[in-house]
Amino acid sequence: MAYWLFKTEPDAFSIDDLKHAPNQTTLWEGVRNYQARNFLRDDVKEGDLVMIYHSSCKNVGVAGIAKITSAAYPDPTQFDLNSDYYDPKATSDSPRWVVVDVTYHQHLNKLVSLKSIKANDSITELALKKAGRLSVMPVTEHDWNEIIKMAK
DNA sequence: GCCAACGTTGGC
DNA sequence: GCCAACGTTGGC
Repeated sequence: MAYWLFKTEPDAFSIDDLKHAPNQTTLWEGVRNYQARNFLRDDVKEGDLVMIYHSSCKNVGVAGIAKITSAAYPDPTQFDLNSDYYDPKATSDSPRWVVVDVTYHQHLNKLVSLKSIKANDSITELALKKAGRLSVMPVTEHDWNEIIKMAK
């Protein structure tokens, strides 16, 4: 089982929205970055755990945990003319973008802020620390456990 | 709202 | 394939 971190803007979709979604599950749609897409397509597997990270908001940081409940399949929004995520270059024969299903697991007791993650010298691998705009990134077991510890 | 970092596009 | 211009992300 692997660990991941997914970014989301809570004004658009938050950990609370996930908790209250039908079956507490959603398609993680709208990833339009190739590096992030490749992780989703090739490496994210059913049963993996995901930290839900809130970006571009008042309290930036890791807010909760979710579980992957399906491996990648084509993102339906790439074919939807009415969607912001519509991609004219994507066809059903050769879809470009994928989604995975994500199911709510739990909120952290408290939000682990980006600031505190940056200040924690034992977290060394996390891509978040090196300023990336990556919206899907792997988390090592060590860094995962460290962030869980910080939420206590 | 600003702006730095970085990804994408397109001309050559 | 290079690289300048441009667009987007995301912290502050």
